[in-house]
Amino acid sequence: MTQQRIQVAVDIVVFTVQEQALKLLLIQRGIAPFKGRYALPGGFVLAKETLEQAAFRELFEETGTTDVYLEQLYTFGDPDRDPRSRVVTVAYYALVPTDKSPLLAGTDAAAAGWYPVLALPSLAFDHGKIVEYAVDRLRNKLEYTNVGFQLLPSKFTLSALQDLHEAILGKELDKRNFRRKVLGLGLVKPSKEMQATGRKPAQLFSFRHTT
Amino acid sequence: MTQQRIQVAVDIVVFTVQEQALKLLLIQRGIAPFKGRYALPGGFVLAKETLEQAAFRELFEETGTTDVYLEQLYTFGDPDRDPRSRVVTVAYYALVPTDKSPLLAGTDAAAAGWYPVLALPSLAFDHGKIVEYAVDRLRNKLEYTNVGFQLLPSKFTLSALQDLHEAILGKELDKRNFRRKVLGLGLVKPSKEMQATGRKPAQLFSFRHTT
DNA sequence: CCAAAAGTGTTAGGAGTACACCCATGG
DNA sequence: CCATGGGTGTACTCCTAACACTTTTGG
Repeated sequence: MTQQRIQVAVDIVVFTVQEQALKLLLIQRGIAPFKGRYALPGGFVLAKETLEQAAFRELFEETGTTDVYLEQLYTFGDPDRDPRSRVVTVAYYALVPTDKSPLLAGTDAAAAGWYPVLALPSLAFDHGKIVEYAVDRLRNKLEYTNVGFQLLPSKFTLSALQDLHEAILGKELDKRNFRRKVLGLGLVKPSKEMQATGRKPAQLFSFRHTT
Repeated sequence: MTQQRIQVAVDIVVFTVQEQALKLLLIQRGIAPFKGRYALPGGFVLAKETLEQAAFRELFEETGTTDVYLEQLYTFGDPDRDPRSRVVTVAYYALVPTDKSPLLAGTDAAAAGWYPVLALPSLAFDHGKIVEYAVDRLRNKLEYTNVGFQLLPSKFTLSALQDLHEAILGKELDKRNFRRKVLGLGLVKPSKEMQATGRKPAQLFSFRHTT
């Protein structure tokens, strides 16, 4: 019994934060099927690359950045998820820091953009399901790890970090409890610098690299 | 740029518990590469089945059981993980209840068997890595869900449940705290029956289905 | 009667949550 | 001087973890 041809792709849910909202990268499709609909960036895996390398490559082609956190999410392989042929896609999610979320002046610039997770257009293929899965994972991960830092510039205020958590979790957090917890975990270290953004200047912190 | 042929397989880490030890199903390979080495059950995905169906099918072919918990684990796709050709494998793990872990009188019976996780032989391909990943996941899952029940017969004593947890986590648990927690979570309901196994008879419980 | 597993409460420490006011600055 | 966001402490609850003895049965 020989195996029918199955193609292997990667799709990436690229998150960033802009204007206190969690957003992700979508590309408007220029060709059928789903012409004109929005889809996740992605593409086929090449012969000599790992799955992760394929994801990084696609990500770089779309955004120009390489400094991102990337993690495998789940593999979607229903026989009819792509109407053209059988495609199994390994989904990844990526976190790109606010100050590096590019404006995409590259190749497909016109067709690509950041869309707030809370107001997404309807997506091509099963990409809606993939996004849902990714948002869930990100929320869970945030509860018990430090992934959040991957979305901020290297120096940030605690208020910015809190805004980020609130944007991702979709709920408000108590300022004092949040600060105590973050500082108590020791994942963050204070810098001498201040940021004069609001009224009263705020202290800047940086992520303490522990590995 | 066309994509080179990539094959898609599923591999399954099938867990069970026998004699208070966590074990998994391995099959001794009859052909090269890795002839004579042990490997996880698995095989190629067919044209018209989902990934999960493929995993269930393979599992049934090896064990004859269908009454199992099955969950996707991770997808492994390094270009050289199979020396013959490029194979991307979607790994699943399965939990089969103690009283249903079959003795494998089927086709490849001679070559298949249950091996304790704590004393595994060296495995073919990257299956060692897959197993490691599966054990980690199972341990994590156990901490905050009820997967444990999937490994026990429908009626069980609390001591059996505790032994199971200890076998998976690899550490001893306090009896009183364990019982309080399990009962407090309300995931388990007492039955009227008693089991006369040890010295003093023990009360039997069953998993409370909540979905 | 003895070995072996079943069963049962209390206490102390840590984590999470709720809650309100003063401070520094720019306009 | 006032509006805006920055910054701080305390009390209560709940979960976790540590810890030892009595009960029931089979042999």
